[in-house]
Amino acid sequence: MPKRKNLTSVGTRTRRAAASAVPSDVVGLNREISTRYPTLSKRLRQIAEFALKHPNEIAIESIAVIAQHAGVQPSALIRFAKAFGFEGFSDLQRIFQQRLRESRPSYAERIAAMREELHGQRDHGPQAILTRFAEANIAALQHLCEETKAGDLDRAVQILRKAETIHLVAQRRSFPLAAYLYYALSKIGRRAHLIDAIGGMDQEQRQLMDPRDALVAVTYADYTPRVVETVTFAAQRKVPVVGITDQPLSPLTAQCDVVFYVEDAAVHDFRSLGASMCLAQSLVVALGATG
Amino acid sequence: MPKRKNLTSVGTRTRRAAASAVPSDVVGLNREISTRYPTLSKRLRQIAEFALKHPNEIAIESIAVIAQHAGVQPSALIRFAKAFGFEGFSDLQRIFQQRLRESRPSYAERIAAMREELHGQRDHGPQAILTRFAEANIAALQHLCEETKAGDLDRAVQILRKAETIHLVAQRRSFPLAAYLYYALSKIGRRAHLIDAIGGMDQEQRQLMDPRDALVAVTYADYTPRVVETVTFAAQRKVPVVGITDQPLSPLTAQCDVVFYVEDAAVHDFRSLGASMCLAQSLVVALGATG
DNA sequence: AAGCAAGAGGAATTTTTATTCTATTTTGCG
DNA sequence: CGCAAAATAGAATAAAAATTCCTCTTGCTT
Repeated sequence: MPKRKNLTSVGTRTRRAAASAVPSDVVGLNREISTRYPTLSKRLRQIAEFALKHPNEIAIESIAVIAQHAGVQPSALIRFAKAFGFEGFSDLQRIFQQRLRESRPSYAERIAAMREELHGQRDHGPQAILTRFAEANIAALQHLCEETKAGDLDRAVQILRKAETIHLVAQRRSFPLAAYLYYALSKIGRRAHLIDAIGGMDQEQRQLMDPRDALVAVTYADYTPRVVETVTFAAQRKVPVVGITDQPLSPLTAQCDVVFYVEDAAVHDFRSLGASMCLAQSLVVALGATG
Repeated sequence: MPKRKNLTSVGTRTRRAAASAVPSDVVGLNREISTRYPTLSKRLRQIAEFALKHPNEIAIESIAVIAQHAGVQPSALIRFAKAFGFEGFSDLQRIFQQRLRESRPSYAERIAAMREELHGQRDHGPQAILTRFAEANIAALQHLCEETKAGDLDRAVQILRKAETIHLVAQRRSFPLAAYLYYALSKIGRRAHLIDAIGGMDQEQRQLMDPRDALVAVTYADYTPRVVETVTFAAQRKVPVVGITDQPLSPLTAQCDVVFYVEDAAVHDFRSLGASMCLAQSLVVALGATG
């Protein structure tokens, strides 16, 4: 093989090598793949995607197995490797293998190490903070599932389904939720109206609410007055209100037709929006699926 | 090979199988190796030590390379494998490979596994949707923790710490993230500027960026042009950029000083923002804690 | 629309790799 | 100390895998 291979492949290699060096680690290779992705042919793109998504598979399996999994011919994989300046697929594969050889700890060991790190509490590095937030969010999501009653969800969806326009109000920390709801509701074809108080015009924006509409209001301690006022205004006008807040003593409790209590994750006094987002999204998708 | 191998190896296998089952994972295999170590012959002990010490090598390399590294003959490795009840060395190798493949289960596979789990309830009601979203979000958060590199987080925090003003850009689905960052950064006392494109004035808003500042940009497929343009503009002006996007093929990859790849949870084509939010929040808190 | 170049598929070929076999050495035991 | 049984090394062989090469397709240009 060496004799013939050299004869045929040298041309290809040289052409590539002139453009840039052959990557020698996965990071560099991934960058190279990403960069050149737009210039690749259809089949090679398919392989590029697969490689970025399943690096382990590339490292471990044989060319035939990878080809089958990626839905391409074995020869296509070799063309791919050569396109990136390698002698053959095996050369490219070595790059991926190297990554695995270096990555010692197994998944379980890694998680254990993370907890170790966290329980020391001494580490305040970004990675530790991220892990902590993630864990807190996971707990919050589980809590959300357990606490949220199916009946409340059904009623909320029903209110939203009947609404001609869905008005949205949330301020400060919760504002991202209203923004997300606005986007998502519009995407499923519902008329949404974001009371964003832009230019201080929330009083005017409120006026657009009609009993045939609905309002979704989100507010957490310490209950932005503007939002509470909007809810009160809606309730007086007989506009159905779906509330999302943090606890039963919230001023929303009394005035809403349906209220959800969400305990979002908190670290260092910073409350997350993960669980709230999850609830909001579920409402929209449920609405989209049924109505 | 099959004909002869069966004839000769069956005896060996049977003998072993009677004592205990052939291990099917690395943990079990390691235990078995440790247990039987004292009863092994000299050369097989040598291999046992090597296997316990370099599992990755066993998984990846060819029999010849391993033999050389361990200082034994290739055939000794095969005898070793057979001594533990395997058909040949390749069988044993598969066990070690499995560990590497599973060490980082890909995000997609995990989601698939969850769907399996949830398929008990073919319910499409809001409650089922909520559960599904929550599960998907949990998986996304786990994935986030695993894939995010400490170095990237450190560098991102450093960039933000040095910045006089932190500019924020995100549109459409990602906009809630920018809104959240604006709130959170302001709360920890950092000067933040939200490029919200209000009144179509994003071109003017961009002009405020200075090399002493920093830009945080968020965009997911299909990569809102306005956001990408803003990033390009910032890169040209030498403004440090921290990017949050969904995959290496994103147009952000090339132009950012640090990029995070977040695979948010998705159900019914609706992508969540839970993982992205978690990352954003972690960055802010890390920034608040250190700088 | 026709011809051409680049790309893709798949069988054929070569190389690499795993496994077996046998001659030789080592080890344990009487 | 010598004999038998087990273990080992290394060449020989068989299997599997990677790679090449030729044909057919696709997309693009003139």
